[in-house]
Amino acid sequence: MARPPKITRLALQQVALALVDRSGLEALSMRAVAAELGTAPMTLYNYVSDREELLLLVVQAVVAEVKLPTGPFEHWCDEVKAIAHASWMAVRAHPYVIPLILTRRSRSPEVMRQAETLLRALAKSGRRGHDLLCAFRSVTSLVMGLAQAELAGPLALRAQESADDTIARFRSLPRDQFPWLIDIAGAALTSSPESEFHAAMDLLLSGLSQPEA
Amino acid sequence: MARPPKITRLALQQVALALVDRSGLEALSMRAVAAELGTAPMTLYNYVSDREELLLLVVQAVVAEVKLPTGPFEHWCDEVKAIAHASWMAVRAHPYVIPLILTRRSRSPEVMRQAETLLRALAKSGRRGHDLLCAFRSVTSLVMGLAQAELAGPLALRAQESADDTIARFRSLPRDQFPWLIDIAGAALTSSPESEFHAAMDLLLSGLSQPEA
DNA sequence: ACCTGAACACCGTTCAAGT
DNA sequence: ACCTGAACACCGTTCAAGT
Repeated sequence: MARPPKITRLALQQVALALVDRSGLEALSMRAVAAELGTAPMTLYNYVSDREELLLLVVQAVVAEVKLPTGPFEHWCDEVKAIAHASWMAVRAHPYVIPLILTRRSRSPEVMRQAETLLRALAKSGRRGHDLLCAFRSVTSLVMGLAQAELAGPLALRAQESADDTIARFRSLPRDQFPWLIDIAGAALTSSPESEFHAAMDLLLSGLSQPEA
Repeated sequence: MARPPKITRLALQQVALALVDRSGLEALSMRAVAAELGTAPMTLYNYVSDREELLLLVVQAVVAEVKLPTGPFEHWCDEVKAIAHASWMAVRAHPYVIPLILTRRSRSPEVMRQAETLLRALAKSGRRGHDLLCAFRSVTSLVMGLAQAELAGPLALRAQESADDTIARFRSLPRDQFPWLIDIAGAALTSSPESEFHAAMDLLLSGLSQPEA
């Protein structure tokens, strides 16, 4: 007498992601997910061999949310930037998952499709082999670094203080020791992650579109 | 009758870092560190208020290992690159700590000193305010992103396979679907983290030394 | 094929007690 | 001031048993 499965792998994935988004990484336990699904903890092991596999499911859920741009684009630079922006946005939408994404991104088939898309755009610059590899590494590292910096900075993992409080704290540093830190803390008041992403990306793209090293 | 303290905060810090370097992040528990020090678990709470504070100690130990370059430098670009390289090297020397560093770097006084040093070098480009902030974010994000990519890629968190195995797996992908992925996987065979760091950094620095956007 | 409870070996941390 | 053991509320996971 085969019973219909009580849950599905997809439900597992969605519940786990929702749990992390709501309560942070530390809240993501096998037992908590099981409770959320109304089953016994051990039931999950019918769908997932490990806690590690559950984490992978969460990462893949975020990766799947990347909406690759459709184009067409005038210059390959615009395409690279659009792809980078799409990844950045998806990752940023799930700040608590970022540490998981950074360490497990590569073990996902969908991320390989996205990588190939980015590489195709970068290859339009004429790069091949090692140069293409380095261009690829630069773009992906910058995107992930920016996403991470946003999480680690004002937001932090469990900071009590607001972003404005953090900036205020920086600005009240001894002026003779930290003049430039105080300068950018002031600039941060009227800045936004979006504007910083574009500025950083444009700096790199400017280097990428230079003819030679 | 005041007894001499059985351990010190410094010993705690060193033992914790050594433990993570040896056995990974998951092995870093209050109980394991206490055992390593030959004391009861609760003893640690005389030196640290929290597990979180222990993690912070580990991060600060790595941050303290950054050897800022002394100069002098011909161009500010060289100085920026040398500072970035110093951070990258220190972080890379402790791969298991990277997730901790990424999320807790900002809560360390020493890192502010290092940030100010980088900012001073970047300011020699003439940038101020928002432009300086974005230049700073670009460099630090790229450095941390590159360090993370190295950990997450071939090495992975607990990958069974070697870096060469990973590259071999990439190269045996369907050639019609992943031509560029296969191309850079081939290039990765003769590449090194060091050469990729320099190439990526040079791309960004090339953009940073452009006169205008 | 899928679900479950009991049990085991771990956690971080509180508390009350020791010196 | 510093150390400690017992206890509590959690973990992931194995195993044996149920349907």
